[in-house]
Amino acid sequence: MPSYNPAAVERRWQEYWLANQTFRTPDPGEPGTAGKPKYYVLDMFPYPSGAGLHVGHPEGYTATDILARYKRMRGFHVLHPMGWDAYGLPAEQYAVEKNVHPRITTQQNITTFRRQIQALGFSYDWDREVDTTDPTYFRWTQWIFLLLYDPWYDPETKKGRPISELPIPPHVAARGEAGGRQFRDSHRLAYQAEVPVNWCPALGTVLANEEVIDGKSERGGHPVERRPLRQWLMRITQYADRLLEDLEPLDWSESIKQMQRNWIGKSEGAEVDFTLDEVTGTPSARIRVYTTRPDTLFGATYMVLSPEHALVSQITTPGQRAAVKAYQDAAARKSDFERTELAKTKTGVFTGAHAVNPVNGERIPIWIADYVLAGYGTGAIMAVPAHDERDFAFAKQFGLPVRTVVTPNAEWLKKTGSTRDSLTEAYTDDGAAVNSGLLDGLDTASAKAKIIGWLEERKLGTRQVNYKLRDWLFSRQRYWGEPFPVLHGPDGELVALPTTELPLLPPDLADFKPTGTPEGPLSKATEWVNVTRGGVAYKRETNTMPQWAGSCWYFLRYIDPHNTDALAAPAKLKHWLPVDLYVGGAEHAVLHLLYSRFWHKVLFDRGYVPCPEPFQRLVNQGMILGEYEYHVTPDVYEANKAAVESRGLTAVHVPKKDDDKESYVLRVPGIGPDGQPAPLPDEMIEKKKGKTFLKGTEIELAGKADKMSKSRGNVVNPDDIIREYGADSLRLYEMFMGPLEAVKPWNTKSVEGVYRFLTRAWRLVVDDTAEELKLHPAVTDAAPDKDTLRVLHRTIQKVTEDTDGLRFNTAIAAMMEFVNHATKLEARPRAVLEPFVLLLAPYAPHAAEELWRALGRGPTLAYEPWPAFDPALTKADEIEIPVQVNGKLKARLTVPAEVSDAELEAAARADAAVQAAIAGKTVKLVKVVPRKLVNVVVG
RNA sequence: GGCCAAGUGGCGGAACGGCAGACGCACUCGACUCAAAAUCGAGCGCCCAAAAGGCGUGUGGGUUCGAGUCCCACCUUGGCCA
Repeated sequence: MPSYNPAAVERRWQEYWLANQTFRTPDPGEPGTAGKPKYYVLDMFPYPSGAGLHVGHPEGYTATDILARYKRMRGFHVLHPMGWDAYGLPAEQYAVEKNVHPRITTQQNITTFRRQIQALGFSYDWDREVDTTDPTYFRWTQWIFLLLYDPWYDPETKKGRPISELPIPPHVAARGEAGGRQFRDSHRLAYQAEVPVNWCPALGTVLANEEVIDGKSERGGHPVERRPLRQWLMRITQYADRLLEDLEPLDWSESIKQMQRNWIGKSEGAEVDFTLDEVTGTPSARIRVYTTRPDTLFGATYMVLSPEHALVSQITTPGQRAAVKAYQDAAARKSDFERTELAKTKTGVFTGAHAVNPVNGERIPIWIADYVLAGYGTGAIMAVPAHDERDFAFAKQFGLPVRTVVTPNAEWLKKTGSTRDSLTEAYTDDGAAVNSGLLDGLDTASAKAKIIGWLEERKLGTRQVNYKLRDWLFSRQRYWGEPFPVLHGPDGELVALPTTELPLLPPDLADFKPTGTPEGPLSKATEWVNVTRGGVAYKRETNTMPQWAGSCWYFLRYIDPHNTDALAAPAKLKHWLPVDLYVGGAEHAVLHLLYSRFWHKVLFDRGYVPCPEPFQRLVNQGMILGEYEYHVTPDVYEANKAAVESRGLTAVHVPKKDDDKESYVLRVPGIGPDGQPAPLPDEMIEKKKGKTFLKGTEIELAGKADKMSKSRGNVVNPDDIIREYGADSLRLYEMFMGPLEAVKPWNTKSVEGVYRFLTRAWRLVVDDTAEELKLHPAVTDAAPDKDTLRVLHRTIQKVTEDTDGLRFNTAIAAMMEFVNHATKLEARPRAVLEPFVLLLAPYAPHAAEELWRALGRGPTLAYEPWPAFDPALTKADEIEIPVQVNGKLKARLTVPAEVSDAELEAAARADAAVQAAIAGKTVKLVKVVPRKLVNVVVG
């Protein structure tokens, strides 16, 4: 093997690692684990799509692999697994279109993903691979569902407890068995309810709020409408406080924590009861509202109910009935997004009824309007137009009164052109209360506290904490998901399947098409659906679980993937949990992590896992954008077609998408890897007056890096990069691009840079003129010189510290500097080459293994001890000290490393350049930073 | 609109409050070669013919002996939420 040949080297070592089970993780207690600290390093497992791996996947995987390999060398007992999040819509959509069973496409996709991931040389323990669609896996997903179905949330102990421990109040018990059952069912963490859901006719399914973006389905962009349907929900809201509090000590980035906090959206306010005006004839009725600004109660000039509110039909006066009905029908057809976001002008209808404001007895009109949503708060609001933007807009639209009850500050009044009693817009900040009776003069916080006390004394309202987080809609009308392990009885009673009947396999359907009704495809399998037990006819649940279900707990299964008695053995869970490092894309920053944490807490409450939080440290890798490319606008392109073609360029049309305008990308055909078209090279670009042009023309270009997408034609396939440069180069490049968490554009040319580095490292050790793998003749057993030893120890220090801190880009830069130094040496001491190869190993494992072999070591370096550095050896004998005069650099002094402050000052004052700079001025201060810098301050 | 990041050469990016631009890409020149590629060596922020010098980390202010780094305001971009 004369010169560096990544294809051969990588094949050899991938085969070696698999054949020798180099990365098999022994269970705790097995030989070799005693006394080793554990380290669980986890990737967010991929959805194996038909498109195969893209270069974004290996970014996170390489980061975790480097850490896994590094920790092994540092003597840790490392768990580093991989698996497949394989249930989900795309496979089923494909099945519907091509009539191929999703199991088949899913398995094909998994095979492709596994091959691609293995080609990158990741040190996963493949014996622990999991697949969420495997019955031996989803058996336990169903088992956990039953565990979530069972408990109720006890607010006293703040825990999910067995339903058998739920106290049944006497008045419920009096209603007999059925009453008790209903009461219990209404307290379970997993429950059924009739809720307005996002029904997507095109997909034939209900979607979770988070799967609906701007009123359209996240997958496919189909329109979504609201419909009330029987659904499964998870009472995640009961865990909101714990999900919030337990976030604090986690080693996650502040921004991700903040996103979770925002999503949970805890707000403190009050529930206040408004009585209905007796004129409407229903004197006992009350309308309960939730408000975060009870201090503005005196400013409530009208009320608004959501069109779906239960009281609407009761209170509407005969004269308004027709208008109200028409409005309700129209609102039902709109999505929440259309109702709250798109609506530029507010709409609404007066019900004819009035309510009484409890704080001042004022009679105010009750309206319905679609900007109030049934699912938020109580579905009714008190409207304070002076201090709420939407209420203000509504009041202006319908000529309702606006009453200021919080004094705006003078600056705001000036800026908006308002006066205290005539606002041009809503004032939403804090301020002194006014026009508010007992609250007048109080600041906002005091006013809130006082009015809540006042309301509570009179039983008119209560302090109330509210969450933006909704209960989690947990059912889908699809085929390709886990079936619910429950039976519906003839009287609507629900029976959980005994765990001995798990896994409940889905029926083997030939027709996957959605029924187009809320009945999922499973309803077509009548033999499967209808079950007789003890002479009673039951029906199976025809909804399936959402894709989140399998991914909520997969990291637990890796710990004990073949266990048939439990989801994992308690002792093993205790050993490995929590996950020490979890790396994945920011797109999962909220939902996957929130759902997963929720399930984990339920499991924790019931004693199945040893810790309340699953992921101790979380890092989101930044997205890799496509290559920086040059676009022209359509009209420029049309006008200059000939000039573009005469230069042999291709122009690829990019349609308008989201905020990006339509454009054409210019590329040069045939010069990229694998003969792909490549972006314009610099020599074809010209800058004039700050604008960019195609050289020698007036064709203006806009340069930018976009997200990789098929439609833009800028997707980089890792297979191509591996074929051209090898997996080690791909790994190194992805880590060298910049900080792991940063968004960064791809640049294929730069891959060559790291490839050259590997080639140089190779030639440092290997005689590339020889036929066989042979040491370079310059490699010597002689001791390294002092300089080289210092470079080595500095490199060890830098690579060690940067690897620990996930600063892989600078660690690689340090290794490059080492190679640049070592290449210049006439004789290359083995004593520095060997530690260097070990430093390289986590980053470019195939090349490092082969170099280790060339050095006559072996059989593998995967468990060789990580090199240690000697701080004394990292120091130089002489150092260079900058000297500033008034903060400006004037001279550099070369002095002994152990120089004293006095010596430094004397040397600085003696320097000719310094003398010239301070000539004729008074030295006011000489600041000496020991062994670092001198600053002479003159006046 | 709110919250959170981030703005540094032609490009990706370095830089415990202490020499801005490490490392890499691109580019230029040179060596090797019949030639090219590869490789090796040198140069490479901007202004000035060069040196000397000056100017430089989005903009404006502030703190400090000293600010890319800390504080305030603003502008721009990205993300999340509304």
